[in-house]
Amino acid sequence: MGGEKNVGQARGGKAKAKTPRQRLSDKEGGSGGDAPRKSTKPNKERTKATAKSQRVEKVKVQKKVKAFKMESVESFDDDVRFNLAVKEEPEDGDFVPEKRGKKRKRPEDEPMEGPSCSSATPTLNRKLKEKDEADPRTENNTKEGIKKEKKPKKEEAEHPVTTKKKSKEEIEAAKALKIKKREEEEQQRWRWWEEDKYEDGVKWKFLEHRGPFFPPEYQHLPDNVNFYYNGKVVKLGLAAEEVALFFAQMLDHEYTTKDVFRNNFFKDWRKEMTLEERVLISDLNKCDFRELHTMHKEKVEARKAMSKEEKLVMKEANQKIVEEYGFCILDHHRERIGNFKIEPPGLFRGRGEHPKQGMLKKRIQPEDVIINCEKKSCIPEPPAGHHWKEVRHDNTVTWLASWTENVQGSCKYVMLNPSSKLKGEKDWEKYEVARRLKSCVNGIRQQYQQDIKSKQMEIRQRAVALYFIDKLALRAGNEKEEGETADTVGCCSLRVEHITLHDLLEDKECVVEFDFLGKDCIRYYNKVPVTKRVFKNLKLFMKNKEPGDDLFDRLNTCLLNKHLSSLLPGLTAKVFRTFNASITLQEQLQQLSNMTDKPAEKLLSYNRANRAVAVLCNHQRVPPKTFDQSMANLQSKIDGRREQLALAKSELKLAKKEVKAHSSDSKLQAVVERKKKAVQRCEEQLMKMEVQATNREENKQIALGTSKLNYLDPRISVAWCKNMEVPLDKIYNKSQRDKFAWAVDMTGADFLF
DNA sequence: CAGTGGACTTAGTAGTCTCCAG
DNA sequence: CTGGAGACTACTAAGTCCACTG
Repeated sequence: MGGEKNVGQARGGKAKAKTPRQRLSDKEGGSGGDAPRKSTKPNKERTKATAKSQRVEKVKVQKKVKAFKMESVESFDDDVRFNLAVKEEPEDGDFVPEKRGKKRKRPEDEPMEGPSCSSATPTLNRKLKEKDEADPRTENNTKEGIKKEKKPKKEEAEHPVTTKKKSKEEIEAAKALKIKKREEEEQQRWRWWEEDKYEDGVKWKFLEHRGPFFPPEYQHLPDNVNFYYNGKVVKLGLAAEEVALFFAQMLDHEYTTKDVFRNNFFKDWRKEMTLEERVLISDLNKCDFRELHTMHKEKVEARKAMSKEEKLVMKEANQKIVEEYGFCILDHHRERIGNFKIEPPGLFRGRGEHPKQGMLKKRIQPEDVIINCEKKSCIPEPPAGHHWKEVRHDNTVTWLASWTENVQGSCKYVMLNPSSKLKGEKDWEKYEVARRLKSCVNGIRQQYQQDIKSKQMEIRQRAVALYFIDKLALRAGNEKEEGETADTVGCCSLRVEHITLHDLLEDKECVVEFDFLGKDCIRYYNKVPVTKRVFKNLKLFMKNKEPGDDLFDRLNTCLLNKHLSSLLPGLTAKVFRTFNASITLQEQLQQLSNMTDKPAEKLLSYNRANRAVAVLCNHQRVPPKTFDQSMANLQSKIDGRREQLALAKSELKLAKKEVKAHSSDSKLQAVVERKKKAVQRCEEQLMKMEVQATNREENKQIALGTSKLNYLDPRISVAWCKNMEVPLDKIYNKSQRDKFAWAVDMTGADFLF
């Protein structure tokens, strides 16, 4: 069923159906992305066929290139005197400034506790217990912020007699408690950044955990809920029924109308059926899931309508699971696990035109799961009647459990929370590499400018690609297996059809128009003026190629990264994104913010700087469903204020007239003052709302979170907060502060990226 | 030495929670 | 007190990069 179709869908399909997201970005751009891909070859064979033919063609091209070079190399010569001694530049030395200061002795050097499973409680539980006793607020270790703040309110509710004054006191007390808690938490925090690093490759010396948490087993539908085939009730077996419910739950979603999705689903669903079911059910269009769908909707409604008490019970039950499964012991410290729950079964929802959308994501059994932990730790127990696929003791990796997912055949891992040492250390390292790049980026830039003139095609292509990666913060662009994923590209995998060259566009010379789908099928659309040399080279790279051919046919990420790491150890394509993002933030903050600004203005500047980075990195989002509505609401509010303002103004005028008439009346004078103030207030409020409106409009399609979390060196933000006397929690919420604890702790006002 | 897959980072969405204006 | 809007979290897909393999 339809399998063949899907293959075609992979690339060709892109032009047809558009995701809401694509549609969203269409309006800003030209029509370039919509042009159907005119590949001359059937898609499936394309990669390999073209790869080969390209190689043959390369020889041809090379010859042409040579000819081209002969005539054009001179015209490329440039003013810049290139400094080729990039590699020798020794500045990396300065860039390990905050070397771990005091070098505490790490507790791991002490003898490790032996296995204790057999005796009484497992070590993990015991340790957690100890912690609990020592720490009166553990109960909210996970939902800290929320619970903490909620608590005082709850208490308030319990004593409704309290007067206004008393509640004020209580609020004060709650505040004090909060501060105390925060301090305590701070004290308890593992300051791993003050410790020595382990030898190469070793990630931990002790690791103990409870294993992953499995979702509940499927329960049969109630008798009164029926599935119909061809108008007749059909009682499905457990397996087929479960999968049917997955589909029924999604009936409201656009997904279920797409052919690819439906075909994939139906094919996989039939595999779950018994023989009779399979014989009977041969056409998805004859299936009626409406009763299942209704039941599901009712369940969702019921959950929403639950009383406060019921919700609390649910919450506590969840909390218990988190307490039990959500933490591990890593080198004597209790660390939070990021994703301790096994992904429940369901229908695969890829992004964009994914050829595998709708396929069944199977239920993971303990028999599929590999456990990783310390040999001497208490090995997690598999659920009753089950066993693990394997128990491993590999301390060169950071995962606690892993399994292979059936749709794409890739590995899934249980790993630690971003606030953990393992993640934090890696993050810190990432920014240090980016800072090292800062110190030699000029040399590298000069070199690739030089390389653009190289006689070797691969070097030229590499140079132009690097130019894009550096200037536009494009992703590296690994090759992908065709038909396995949606058709998206990055820098190295750009195809001829993704760029359009304009000798002159909107008064600018040498403009390259990019239009392609990047990671997550987010459209990248940009018109960029480039140097003459880059422009000429692009023309050359595109010569004699089909729209579907690779732009950089001699280049891949592997080659590029090999070259980069020869310039600076640890340098890869993605470092440029990190570096450019962070340096942009720092520069923007410097430009936009002033010490004399009001707090709100400072925050606005920060958000603007953040936004500049998000735009650079092309971090988009779908505007909230309610966006237009809420915008309209705000607008009507603004209009209302305007009217109010006009009214206030005319009243002021009137009052002034009165004063003129009876000049000495002090009462009237006071009225004028009052009216004046009213006008002022009105004006201020109006302005505030207008700022809010522009701010919201500017943020409509831009997601700030991704860059904040992954690209901006937190030390820049911490230093800025210190300089500007802005409280850190205006910038970072609780989990962000936890993630960046290392930066918060080590950064002074004088930090420079 | 290309191809593959493992390990880890980066990504947007959906759902839930909180807060504040009316 | 309510509902709307925004903040925050959980989830999991989709990238990058590297080391291993045959």
